[in-house]
Amino acid sequence: MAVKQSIFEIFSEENTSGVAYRNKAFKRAIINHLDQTGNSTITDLAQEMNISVPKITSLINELMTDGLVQDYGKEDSKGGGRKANLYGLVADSAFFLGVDVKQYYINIGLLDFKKNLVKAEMHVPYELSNTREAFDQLVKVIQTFISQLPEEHRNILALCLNLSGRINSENGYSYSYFHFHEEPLSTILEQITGIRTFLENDSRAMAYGEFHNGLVKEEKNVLFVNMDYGIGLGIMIDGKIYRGKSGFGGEFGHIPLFANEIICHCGKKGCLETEASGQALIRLFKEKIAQGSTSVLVQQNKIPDNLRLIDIIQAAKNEDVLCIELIAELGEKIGRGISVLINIFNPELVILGGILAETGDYVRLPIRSALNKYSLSLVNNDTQLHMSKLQEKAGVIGGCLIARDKLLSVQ
Amino acid sequence: MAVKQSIFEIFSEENTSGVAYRNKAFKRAIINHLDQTGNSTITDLAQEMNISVPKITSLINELMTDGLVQDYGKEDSKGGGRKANLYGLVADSAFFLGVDVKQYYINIGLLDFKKNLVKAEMHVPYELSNTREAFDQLVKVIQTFISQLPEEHRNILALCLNLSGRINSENGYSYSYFHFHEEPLSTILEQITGIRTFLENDSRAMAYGEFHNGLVKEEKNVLFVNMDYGIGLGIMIDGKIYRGKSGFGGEFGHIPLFANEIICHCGKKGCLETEASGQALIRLFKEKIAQGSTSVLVQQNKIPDNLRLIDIIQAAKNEDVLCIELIAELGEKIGRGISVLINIFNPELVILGGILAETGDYVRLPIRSALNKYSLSLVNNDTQLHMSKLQEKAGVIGGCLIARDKLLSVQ
DNA sequence: ATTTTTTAATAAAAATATTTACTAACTGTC
DNA sequence: GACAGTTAGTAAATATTTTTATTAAAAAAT
Repeated sequence: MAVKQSIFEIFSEENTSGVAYRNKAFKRAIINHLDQTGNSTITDLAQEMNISVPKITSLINELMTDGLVQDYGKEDSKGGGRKANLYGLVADSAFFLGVDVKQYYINIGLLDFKKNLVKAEMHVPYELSNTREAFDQLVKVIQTFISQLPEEHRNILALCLNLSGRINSENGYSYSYFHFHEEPLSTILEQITGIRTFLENDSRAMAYGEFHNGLVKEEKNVLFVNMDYGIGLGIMIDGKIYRGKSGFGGEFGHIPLFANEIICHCGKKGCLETEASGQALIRLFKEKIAQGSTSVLVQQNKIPDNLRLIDIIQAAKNEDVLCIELIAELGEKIGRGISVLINIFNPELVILGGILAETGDYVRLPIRSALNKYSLSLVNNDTQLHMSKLQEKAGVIGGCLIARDKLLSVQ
Repeated sequence: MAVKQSIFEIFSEENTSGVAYRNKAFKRAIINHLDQTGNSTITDLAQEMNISVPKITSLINELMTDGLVQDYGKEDSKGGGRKANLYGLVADSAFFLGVDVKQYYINIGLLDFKKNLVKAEMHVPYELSNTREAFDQLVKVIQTFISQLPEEHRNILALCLNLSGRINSENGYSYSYFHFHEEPLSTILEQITGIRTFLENDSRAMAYGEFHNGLVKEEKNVLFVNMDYGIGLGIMIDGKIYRGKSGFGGEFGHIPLFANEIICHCGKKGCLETEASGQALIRLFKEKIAQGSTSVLVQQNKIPDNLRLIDIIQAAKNEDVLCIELIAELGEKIGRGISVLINIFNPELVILGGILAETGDYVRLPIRSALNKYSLSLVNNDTQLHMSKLQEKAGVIGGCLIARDKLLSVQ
């Protein structure tokens, strides 16, 4: 595969200095520019990048022989003058894989070089646990997905695995899951799949997906709240993922916001997660039922020990009063947590995502009113609050984009 | 002044393109490099910057005729071979002014091009209020300071004014103080003083000072907690000041952490500042006295209506038990607030600064123990907690550095 | 003390990039 | 429909930058 070779040559920083080095940097910058502003003319590129037209021309020509860039024909008329050729990325020249592992299923998808989601398989059944069997099962899911791809979609340059918990995406170690080897998990997966592998925390990957392919337009400072069994936070600062010193940043679920006596699974008391997470929701629901409250779920005999979050969400969507009430309470509490974030970050946009976001206004309105109540109105007025646009696909797309952008050294 | 002319030419981005533009960028990069890693040889610069030796040579020569760079003689021996010349910045080639406005005094100082604090006047008496008189008074303080400088220190390229409250340092507007004109405050000051002027929030300026001239070595993600009458927060992310969308980021004092009924001056209830600020300290002290507690301050008849924070701090330093106790309680509460920050940011370093930091261990130890109690131990263990090294000079130095770095387009 | 090794600085040659000038291609107006 | 006005693309000339080779200077080894 000549194309694949060339691409790696461009994106590796080894064995080059001087002119060759600079040309590679220029090519990456061109790819980036085409990526972000769409197809461009040579004149545009020259102006934007402060390089002369002939130089850009020769770089573009090289990128075309590499198969990464393509001539998309003449520009639309925009006043007088000769029409310029538009150059843009070639969608099919490279692909990236995103693997989003949830508690009870996996979402997996493929992105092309132009950030189109080529294929996605959602809710592949899977049970996440920290065992070798679960890891083998995960590998099998990935391999099956790849094997079912048509030949022309198999030029996969990189993949990203999203896991919850402690992830150090710089060195590729996962501490909460699958930490069986000396080597980083990313290396292990790389050896098995033969594909360059990156790791990322699930909430951060979702934030990245929403940031680059969702509803974010101009904003640079964005918070993504992942409302699932736990409460995750993805922080985008200046257009980049914020990870903190060791990748533990965004432990929003464990800020001490309540004066309760519930021991969180992290060992502390008063964590946000003890009152305002999917887990807490299930606990509170069971408590209410025990106290004699009624719900559709009781009537349907759907309250076994392993009652799932999705059941409560479904019930709420079917107008079950108890579930709706509990979700509103949850929203109020999460809202108080988000107020803290808004005061500290003064973000342009807060995105509500995760499976609980599928309850729509049931959770959004209580959050909104809590924000008014608890955060500085000045700062609050500055901040937009939106529901995730990509919804359950955010993780997959985010993973693909992280794989892509890490390879292109954008991230 | 030939020097001044040249410097501005380098730092303005106007009227240039192509080669000239790139050379300016190169020169700035060289200045930056010399600034951060100290005096360097031409070979070093060439390698670091991926430019050829002759090119660096000619750029350095130009910078020397500009008066910004100087030949510092031969390098120390480091193995065999010919000794290389060391080139470095010229300290006296340019100066920057930092004006740090506090509630009851102003700190003002001058930094040279090599970041040495040439002169500083601390605690110039002043009463901050949002009036034209107070602004005129401020201008007078600045002008007096400048007029007392020796001739060779008057090449001031820029100044930065630190104010508390809402500051948009991008457009130079101050909303909390001196918002009398249509034009941004920075423009007004620029017209009066004839010096390029920048504005910054006081806590952010202190954070910047500590970051670049204090105890920060390698860390890139650092939080600075400014404990004064209010509680401020300076956030350094990836080595840069984080300001948020409109410059309101870091409103740490107003996160809703308490379930009390005290109305904060921001209008909300339960703000951190209502329980854990200098203001709160004074309130609590007066309450205790009213309840019959005793203190050195009472005996000394020092409790008028305008009891100041500095009195309580002094009393604590003189072993006044009540003041020490109250400061410990304050520390515990601030610690709970900082726990939130640590969980969210996973910072490498948290610096305690502001006037209350002068109480040393009296405030540090309760904070430390609160961190252990309230933040995830995993994340907490990752974080160093230190007292400010620059102490009361942090604001002045930070202001000077901001002026310098904004002008050099580093910030 | 002389030679060898190592590194810096400089000069000249080669490679590379930018300007400038020119031609091509298009729009709109008289 | 010719012509003026614009903008794109290309070729040649000019300018700049990098390479390579050479010389200079210092430390280590003989």
